[in-house]
Amino acid sequence: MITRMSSLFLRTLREDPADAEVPSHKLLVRAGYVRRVAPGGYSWLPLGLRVLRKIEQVVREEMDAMGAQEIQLPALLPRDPYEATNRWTEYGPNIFRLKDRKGADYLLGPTHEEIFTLTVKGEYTSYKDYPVILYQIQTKYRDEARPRAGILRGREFLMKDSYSFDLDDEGLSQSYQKHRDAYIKIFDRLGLKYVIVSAMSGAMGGSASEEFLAEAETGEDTFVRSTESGYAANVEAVTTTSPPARSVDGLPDAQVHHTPGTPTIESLVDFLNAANLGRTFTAADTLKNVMLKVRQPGTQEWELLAVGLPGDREVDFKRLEAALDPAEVAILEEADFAKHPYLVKGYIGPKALLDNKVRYLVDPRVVTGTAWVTGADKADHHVIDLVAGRDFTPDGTIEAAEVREGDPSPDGKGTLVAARGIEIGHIFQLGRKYANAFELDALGADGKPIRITMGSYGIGVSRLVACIAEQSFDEHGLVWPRAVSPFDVHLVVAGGKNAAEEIKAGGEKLAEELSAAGLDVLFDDRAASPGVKFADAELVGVPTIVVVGRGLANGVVEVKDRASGERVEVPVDEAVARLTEIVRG
RNA sequence: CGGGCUGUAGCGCAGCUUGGUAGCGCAUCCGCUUUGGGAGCGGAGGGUCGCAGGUUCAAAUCCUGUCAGCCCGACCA
Repeated sequence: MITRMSSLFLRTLREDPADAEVPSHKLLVRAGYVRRVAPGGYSWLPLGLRVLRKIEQVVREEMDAMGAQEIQLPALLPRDPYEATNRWTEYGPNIFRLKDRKGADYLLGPTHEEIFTLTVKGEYTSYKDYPVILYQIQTKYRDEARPRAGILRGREFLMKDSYSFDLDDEGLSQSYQKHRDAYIKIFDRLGLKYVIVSAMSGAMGGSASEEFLAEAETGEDTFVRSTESGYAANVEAVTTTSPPARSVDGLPDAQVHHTPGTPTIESLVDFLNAANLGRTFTAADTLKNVMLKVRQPGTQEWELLAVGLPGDREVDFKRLEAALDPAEVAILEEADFAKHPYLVKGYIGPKALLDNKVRYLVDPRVVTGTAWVTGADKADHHVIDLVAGRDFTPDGTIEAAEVREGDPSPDGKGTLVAARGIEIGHIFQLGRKYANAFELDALGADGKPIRITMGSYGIGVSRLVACIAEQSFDEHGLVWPRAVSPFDVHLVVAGGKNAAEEIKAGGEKLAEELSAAGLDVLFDDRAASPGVKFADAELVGVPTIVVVGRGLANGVVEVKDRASGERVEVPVDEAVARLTEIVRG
């Protein structure tokens, strides 16, 4: 097929759009792939739509290959099913809601667990029907508080969502594994650099959940990976390695010291090191106790919680929240301190906490036999050599401390480094939440109903366009992997003045031949100057650029690899064979 | 929701302090020249200056209000 640039609906821009920050956004707009219509809403122009469709097709092929069946649900949905699962309320302002002429409530689907569940319930009744996996590739709507970065986070986006329905947990984990394998094939085919990280299972508890993150500096998600093993995890899901517990025998006794004016870790360490105690202290030798309050969902009561962690670590609020999920957490306010006089701000120690039955959780590094400098529950006093397991016994451990580069990897191999990523896929064992809500049962062989268990699995199809761009560009423009490029070759006619007609004719002929050989050709037959055409070709990012120009007089055309910049001259009569070989790999 | 910034031609911007005929670059159109790295010269079209109200003889410019957008954060996946 030949697409002529002289008539292609395309206008490239020489300058970056003012509202774009990230490379993919700038380039997709500049190269004429997408245009903004509303915040978080983009039109796909011919080039962009071709890339989107290619990605969609890769996803579809792998989903079909694993035995999933494609269906299509409406994006416009009635309120009732979402009321049944309480998500009409739980989703809050993130859902687009609207009313029909009769005043009935509707929503634009942000995800479709409810309707898929009802769809299966409507058709299947016997255990013989299961298992089944259904999917759709469909536009989703979420009223994001802040859409950003072009199509990376929009309010309307294309998503592949699939749902598995199984009779038992064993089946569910097989369906989950099938998806995991299919996702790996999909993202590999798309040429993405990505990691699979374990994600927090959240309120559902215990269910397996993993995220696929495309590596990108501009990503919104922070994850860590090991320098030596394949370990990778969301920061929220990283577990801290505990040192081995030690014997408390022979450790020096705890001693209370007068430490005036030392309410912060820094001032405390400075004071101790100036006090000639015969050793030096660092912030890591101190145990700081952060006061929080926790509220269980559905209750009004706040419960006190103290978290003890090494003084050189800050609390990572996201990790803290994830660790306490689904409970709500807040920092203790002045008024709360006032209510509990035994809490001496700046000098809180384990003793007062435990004596007053305050729940006390510590960082996993605080193991039996470790000695700490910590508050003595009296203004201007600290205790030195307070030994865990001897002088105090916490109620448990908690993952609340920040994760830092250089921390040991939880699998014991290597250390952790931080990286940024963009979520491109999420696989999740839902369990029976939705099946329970809609009473989705299969009639078993014994005549008794079997409650179905489900999984849900998403891929951000439109987001992938931006992710791939984000991983593959240079100073001149986009550089598409072959699997998603809008065209196989970009054929540029760069005529010299004396041979214009001959070169034009040569270009036309080559375009026809390439097309006849089954390649998709983007043919730059415009009257523009060569510089403009070369610059546009590089901006557009088709992986192979063919130039028909002055070399034609000697019977050669130039074939340029967009990614490496390498150019080779190829005899015209071998061009079709060579290019077919390059494109087909 | 909090903080910062911005609304002037299709795109990118100047003009606003100090009120007086709406500007520049890119893009577009016409002509001539040019033709392997975003060409040159000459000409042309295109703007309710976000919106509303106010001050003034006169408002893109000053005042009040309002709407919208972008970035950072919070939130979400």
